[in-house]
Order: sequence, then C-alpha cells, then structure tokens
Amino acid sequence: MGRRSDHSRAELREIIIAEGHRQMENVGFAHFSAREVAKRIGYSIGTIYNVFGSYDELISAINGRTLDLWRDYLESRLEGAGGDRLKLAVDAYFEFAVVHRHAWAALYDFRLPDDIAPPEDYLEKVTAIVRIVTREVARALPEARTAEAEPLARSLLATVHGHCFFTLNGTFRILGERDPLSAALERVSDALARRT
Amino acid sequence: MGRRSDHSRAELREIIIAEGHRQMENVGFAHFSAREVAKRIGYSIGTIYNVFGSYDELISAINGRTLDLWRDYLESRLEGAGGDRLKLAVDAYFEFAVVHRHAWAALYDFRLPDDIAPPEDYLEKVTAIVRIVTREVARALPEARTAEAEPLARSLLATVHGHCFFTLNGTFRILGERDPLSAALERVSDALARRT
DNA sequence: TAAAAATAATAGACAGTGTTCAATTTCCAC
DNA sequence: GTGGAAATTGAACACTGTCTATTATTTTTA
Repeated sequence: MGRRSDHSRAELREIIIAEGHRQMENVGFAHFSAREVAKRIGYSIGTIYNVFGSYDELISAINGRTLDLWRDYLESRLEGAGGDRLKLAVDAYFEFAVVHRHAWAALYDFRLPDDIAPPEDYLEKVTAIVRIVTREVARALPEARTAEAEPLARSLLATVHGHCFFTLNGTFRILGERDPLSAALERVSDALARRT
Repeated sequence: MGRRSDHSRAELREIIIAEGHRQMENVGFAHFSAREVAKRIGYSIGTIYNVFGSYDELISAINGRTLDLWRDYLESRLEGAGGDRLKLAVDAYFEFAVVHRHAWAALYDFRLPDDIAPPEDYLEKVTAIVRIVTREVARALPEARTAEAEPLARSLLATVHGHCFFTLNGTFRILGERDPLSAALERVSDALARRT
C-alpha cells in the first residue's frame, strides 16, 4: 500500500504519541514496544520510523507528553490555592507519580546515549516544571532569602524526587517506611527553616 | 556436548556474576545481554538459564554484587575516620555512584514484576547499607534525638539519592546545578539542625 | 566392575525486539 | 492526463530472552 493521506504528518505524530503514551502507562518502559503501538493505531512499523526517525525520539516525545501532563496537574492543583502552597506542590508531585506510575518511571528509566543531547522542547518541558517549583519556593521563603530560591528549588526537587522514587521502586517498603510523603515534607520544611 | 565439569555450580555462578557485573559496568542495563555474558565466559546461553533460572534472577545477582561493593566502599571510607563522618558517607555515596555509574544505575533501572518479591539475600544487602547510614546518623545526632535515627536515615538516604540521581541522569546539568554534592550536604545538615 | 543416577552443558527453535530501505500507492499541481 | 512529491508498507536483518530435548561426563550404587 502507499499513501493513504488520512492524516497529515502532524496529525499522525499526535496519534502516535497519544497511543504511545497510553501504552507506556499500561505496560511500562521495560515492556514498551514501538511495533505494538503501530499495530494498535493500524499503521505499520515503518511509518513510526518515518515520523520519528528513531526509537529514542519516539520515547522522548512520549516522555515529553508525560511532562506536559505533570506540569498541567501541578498548576491545576496550585491554582488559586492559599496556605501552604509548597506542601500542596509536594503532594501533587507524589500524586502524579503514583497515579501515572509507569509513565512517570519512564522519565527516569530512559536515558539517551551520553553523546546525544535531549531535544530542545524536552528541555523546555523540564524547566517549565522547575519554574513552577522555583516560584513556589520563592513564595515560601522570607524575602531576605529570595536569592536562594533557584538553587534551593533544584535541591528540594531532588529531595522530593528521592522520596518519591524510593516509594515507587519499593525501597521504602523494604525499609519499613510507612509515610514517605511526610518524610519528604519534613526535609522541605527543614530547608525553609534553615538559619543562614 | 555434555558435562565438562570444569566448574561446580557454585564456581560457575561466581564466574557468571563476575563477568555479568563487568558487562554491566561497561555497557549499562539497557545494552546488557545475557547471551553476550555467556559468550565471553565460553559457555552457551542455556547454561546461564540452568544456573540462574531466569534473566531477572541473573540481574538481581549482578545488582547484589554491586551492593556488596558499595557497602564495602562505604565501610572502607569510614573506617577509623573522625570528624564529620556523615559528610564522608555522603561523599562516598556520590563517589561510588560516579565511578560505577552504569552498575549503580542498574540498581534502579531494573525492577522486578510487581508480584515477585526480591530474593532474600538481596534485601539483606540493601539493609546492610542502610544500617551503615543509620549508625552514622545516630552518631551525628544529639543523644536526645537518637530515636529519630532510623526514620531520619531512610529520609536522608532518599535525599542524597535524589541529588545523586539528578547528577548522573543529567537533570542537574539541564538545570545548571554546578555543585550537587554541596546541595545534598546542606539538606543533610538542615535535617540534623532541625529543632524538634 | 557394571549399571544407574545425578550433574553439567549444549544448541536449536520460538517469539519477540529495533532498524533499515527499496518498492508501492496515492494525492496534487500543472 | 502526467509527473513529481508525499505517505506507507512489509520484508529482511541482526539482535534479544526463553525453553527444552539431548548429550556427555561423573559419581554413586549394587
């Protein structure tokens, strides 16, 4: 068969990412298959390679979708909220990871070869999430410490990530940790309470 | 061919783990191949399955080896050290991860199916490392807070892990973080300085 | 010592995977 | 209509993990 032209390249790209993301949510990175995605949307494997060029770019696009959803979820949970917004952000971080555990894990299971840089728009999606956290950290910090917001946001992101990761990968279960979220929140408040 | 009897099962197991670990260090989890390991030690793929039963158990054994080395490295760096031993432990944590980056990453890249528990001796190896950290946290804590040592050690492990992970997976490079180790150490000292 | 049992090791078959690419069909503009 | 551009295919390739019947060697037993 040849050109069906049911879809423009852009439309098809969207269809593949949508189905790819669905697959990633269902089976996880280890069992993800580009062939399976092709089969499900009624295209052949060759088409996926025509559109994305490589497996790595396909995964990057799917992970990019996950980042978009994550950012949107963070923003929606924070929208118009008062009180302890930073706690809310940490809650939302955990919630998203738990609900979309496979897709979330794929963000970290997948690594590009060392000599290949991530796509530009992927970087932008990562920094978009970090900007949200930085904004909230700046809000929570006394004015005298506003300058710390950026590095502190990065560090707290890593801190919360560590707790979230150990929750989902089973490490905390092995160690008998019952309330990882509270532990993460304690580390956050420790950093905010820091006397400089 | 049949029985060559060059090695007992136990010896062969050791040979496979050693070569497997070497491969893991070199190519990383994504490109690891049980067949390649078999080829390198001059055995056929079937033998590996006879010895380990499955791919998952092979990887668990290799990761177990990594945990052993990690524990030994931690202990050797701490042995007889005075001063800020907790800082030393965090340094050693990072150092090991950086030097053995592929093998270290494999500890987290690999996850057993949800319904299958890790081998008993793997759990013991994990807890052995946590015991070391717990001991050092207890030492660093004022006596009145000794009871906190266990949960705090878990939380600080997650904290340091997050920083280490973001360092090695490139997230911190994207975000412009230049000194992740110092950031991790700050979070640790924040937690120790906590007023309860 | 001869037969039986246990152990060690093999290699091929199977069903998957990512990747490539020449061939094919369809659409659109002229 | 016709030519060229765009879209799509599917077979071929070199891998992967997994399973299992078969074979060769040792060790044990009788």
